[in-house]
Amino acid sequence: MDRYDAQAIEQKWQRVWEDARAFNVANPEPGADRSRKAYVLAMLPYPSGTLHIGHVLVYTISDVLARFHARRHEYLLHPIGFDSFGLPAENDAIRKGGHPREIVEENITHITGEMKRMGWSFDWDRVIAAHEPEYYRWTQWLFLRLYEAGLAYRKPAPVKWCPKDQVVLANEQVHDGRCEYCGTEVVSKNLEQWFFKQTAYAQEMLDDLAGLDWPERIKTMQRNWIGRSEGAEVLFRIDELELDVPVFTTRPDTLFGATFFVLAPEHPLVEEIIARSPNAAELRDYAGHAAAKRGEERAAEEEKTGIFTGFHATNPVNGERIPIWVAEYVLMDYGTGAIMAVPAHDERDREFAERFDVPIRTVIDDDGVLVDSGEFTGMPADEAKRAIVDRLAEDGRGRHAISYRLRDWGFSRQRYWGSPIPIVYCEACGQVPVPDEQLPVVLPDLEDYRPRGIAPLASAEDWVRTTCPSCGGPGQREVETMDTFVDSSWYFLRYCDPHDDQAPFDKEVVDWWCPVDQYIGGVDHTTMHLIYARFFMKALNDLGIVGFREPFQGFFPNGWIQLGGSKMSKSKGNVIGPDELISRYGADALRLYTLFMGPADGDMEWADEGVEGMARFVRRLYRLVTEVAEQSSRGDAPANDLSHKAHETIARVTDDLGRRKSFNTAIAAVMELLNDLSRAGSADPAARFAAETAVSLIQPYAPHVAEELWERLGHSRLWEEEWPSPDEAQLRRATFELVVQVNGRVRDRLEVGADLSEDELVARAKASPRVQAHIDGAEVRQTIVVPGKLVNLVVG
RNA sequence: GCCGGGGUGGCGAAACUGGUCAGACGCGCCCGACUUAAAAUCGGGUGGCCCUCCGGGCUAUGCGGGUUCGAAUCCCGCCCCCGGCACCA
Repeated sequence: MDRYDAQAIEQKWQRVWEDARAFNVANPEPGADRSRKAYVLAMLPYPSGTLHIGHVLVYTISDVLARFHARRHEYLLHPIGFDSFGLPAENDAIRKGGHPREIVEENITHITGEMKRMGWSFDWDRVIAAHEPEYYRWTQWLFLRLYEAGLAYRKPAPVKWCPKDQVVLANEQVHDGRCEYCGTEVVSKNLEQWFFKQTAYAQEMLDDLAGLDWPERIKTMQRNWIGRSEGAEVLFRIDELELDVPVFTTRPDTLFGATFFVLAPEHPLVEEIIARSPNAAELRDYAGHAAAKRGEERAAEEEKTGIFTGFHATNPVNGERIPIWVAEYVLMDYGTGAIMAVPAHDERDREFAERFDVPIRTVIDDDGVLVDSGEFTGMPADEAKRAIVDRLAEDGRGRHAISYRLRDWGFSRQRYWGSPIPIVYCEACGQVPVPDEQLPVVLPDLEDYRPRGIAPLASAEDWVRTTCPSCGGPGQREVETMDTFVDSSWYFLRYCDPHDDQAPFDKEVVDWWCPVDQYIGGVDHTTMHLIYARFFMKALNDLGIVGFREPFQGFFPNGWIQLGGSKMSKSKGNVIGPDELISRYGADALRLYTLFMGPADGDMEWADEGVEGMARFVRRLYRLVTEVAEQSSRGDAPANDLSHKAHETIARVTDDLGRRKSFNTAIAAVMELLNDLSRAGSADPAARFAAETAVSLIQPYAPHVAEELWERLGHSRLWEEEWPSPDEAQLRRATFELVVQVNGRVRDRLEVGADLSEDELVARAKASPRVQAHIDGAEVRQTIVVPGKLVNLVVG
């Protein structure tokens, strides 16, 4: 018998698949049955550098599911592409020195090779890259549709700025006050920026989570991020300014306890108050300093700070005039930037009131009933919430309101490597969209593209200078570029129709394939990409561009592979790449190991011995199956223990891959079958069937060796072979092991016929000498029978 | 603080709706075979404690209680870990 040679086998089958176009799928004929499609997708990689073991996990998951579905469906879409615009790619280019396009394209070539060596079954005819004009032309086109609909707009706003990357970041790209890409602490800047109006869909994004097959923890993360609070908006009158100022509160039932009023330092009214205030200098000093601080600094303040303005606001429920303060604990970007303060029933207000000696008035007693609250006194708090707002609404002083934590998505970037925003500024016409027929607005080549605080494209004067599409006069192009999350908000649509040069895609084709049935990717994108793409689909659906409102029906978050207890990252230098592992153990063993380590949605610790174990399993499979292929005779397998085991394994693996997405236990099931085959030996009449079953079931994980062994077993093209189904008759056994318990403790196990009645089972149980010893003549008070499993005798 | 997930051998883990002595499968370790030897490979063993040791007993799923004929699984209280949100009004 020959020795297992991973390299030779893997190269051989990769060539066969490519020649046979095994993984290329044509778009369906119009009217094709949608129940026969599966769209399996893993998040596309940033082509910055090479693949690491984390990528191996994600794409192996998607490949196992894709290969499994391919053998159960007529149409399977399993594409791949590159998120080649944006900071990760550009930073890699800066590090290596060279133009981002060259670096990115080198990386793509390299990564493509690695992906093919892993044996992943991508449809390479559909590959896309965000930086190619054929792609970003349509990103720009989609931007224009959103712009026309008022869903993309430009406004001055305080934004998060990363001083190292010299770029604006979306709220979603700031974690713990640090830059998503480089970890530098961000600062706040006031800038004119482009936004997508994703807040318009906040409620719907919340509601539609219910219909998605996503893990609960992912839904929770999105719910937290969207952050809905129910309450009321209440108008407070400021007589000195002749103005009504709205506040948001979740506790309208405590309105009678409001003893002061607070404006955020950035609140626009603060300027007006300063203008009319005798202590203007002091106020300006406080507000200026507070507003300049980062949110985290403000939150970290040991003691509450604030300053009295000298102005007063009138509480609409009782006409009381309460002092207006400016305090940094009130934030401009939540609610209305102004609050009514109820120190008796809010911890923060209480802290402030105690520090500055403001009165504290209790308006709800320990039983949750209103006190000292005018006509509402005696009413339970939850009832009063509604009643007070209803009453205010009658007077036009308030209304029920809902506030969200979600902000609009700031998507313009002061960097070079991204899609230009197709807008021209004209002195006469203002902001003018570039007409569709002039797309794409091509990103010009720049000698020095490095970040410098202002958009590098501003230095491409010839490119910036243009004519206004509206009046033909002189115009200037928008010099900021789009966040690469814009590119990735619709890429899965382009895969459906990747070569269309008339439109971003054919609507009918996209509506046939989409939504993505099974999406796979990192949890870290839960409050970024997964929010953005959902917003995009809802907006595009409202514009009639797509026929559905959710992009990803199923989502499987892959875990992280750690090395030495910490998450792999380039900066820690604990990155393992696939190439070396492939040449040492083979792609099949590597694929098996990444999924066998543990549940694929949890974190895992990498261990070299583990891959060796998998390599051992592959060799064992190869040896045993080859032996069977050479020695055992063909023909129908009889029903015996080994064939039963094979059918059970089919049922288990099918359920593990289909319903449970439990990749590690499916491998364990095949190992068990192989162990049984080894024990039974190749002379067992069911040996050939068991060997074929093992090979067929392991194929999604270890496609190369499976294909090779399938051929040795006298067949061809396992990838086209229909996924096996268990024979129901063989899943039922003639006998089973009856567990006999006395008082819930197992005392004996008996091999009994599966057709015995409950009474007969009890009789058998009682007859057992071991059981008798434990009953010891006592009376059996109760008998519990679980058919097919156990008998429990309760005595004494 | 609020929300979500979790805690099982030396290690990664299994046990899916409460039901076959909990620990499948693998790693590691131990013993044996092959070998001059080692590696590789193959076979066997492997939660803990104990006994009268070809057998058997007790104990064991973070801790304490409860429900049940029966609990890793359900309920109550506590401890710890991970993740999200957080001066969010």
